Amino acid sequence: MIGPPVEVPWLSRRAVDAAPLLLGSTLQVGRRSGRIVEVEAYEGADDPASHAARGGTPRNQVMFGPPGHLYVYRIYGMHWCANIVCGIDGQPGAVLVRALEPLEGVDGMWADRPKARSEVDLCSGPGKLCAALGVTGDHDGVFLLDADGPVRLLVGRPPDRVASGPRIGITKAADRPWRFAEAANPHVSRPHPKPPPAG
DNA sequence: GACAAGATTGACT
DNA sequence: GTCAATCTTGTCC
Repeated sequence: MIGPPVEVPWLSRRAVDAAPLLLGSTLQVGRRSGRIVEVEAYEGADDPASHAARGGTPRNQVMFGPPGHLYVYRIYGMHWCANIVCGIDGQPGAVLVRALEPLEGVDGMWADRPKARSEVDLCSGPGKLCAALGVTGDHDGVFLLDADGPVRLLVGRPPDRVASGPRIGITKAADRPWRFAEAANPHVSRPHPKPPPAG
């Protein structure tokens, strides 16, 4: 799917550079929304852990398209994972949204995640937040900056303090510190990565 | 056509 | 902490 000719300069950069800038923005689906507090960067041929490492396939084609689109895939045959496509056009890249701080539509989130133990647990994981917001494969490829779109990204100010650390759940290139989270925010999916140096 | 692996979660010990 | 659930995708023959 090719999106409308809207420029998204803050996403037109390497995934590892765009990822921390997405912290603090809001992901909105219908009446449900959450503030992005944890992300991971996935790049192209130079990132063995990325779906785009071995070139384009029917599944990952959105990663090779223009920035600002949503890449949704199914993991372990059960859960959905949502990514925000970034990178310079032609160079694949995406930022996995790993955790949200619920803002609006919390009742609806509980309806779709009745087994959550607490409000913090509603969106504290990539599969959890997709279930809570209602994101599915039907949303793969949608443009996030379309005011009338089914899934929207509302750009916000990134936090002052961002913690970084290794990505979760991968076996390749597991040493790269490409996971980013808002420091001290309790809505993250796992224990906080290393905070930045004081100062 | 067959097979192994996977950017996870939830239940159980 | 350990482990099963569940099935699509990509690779190889």
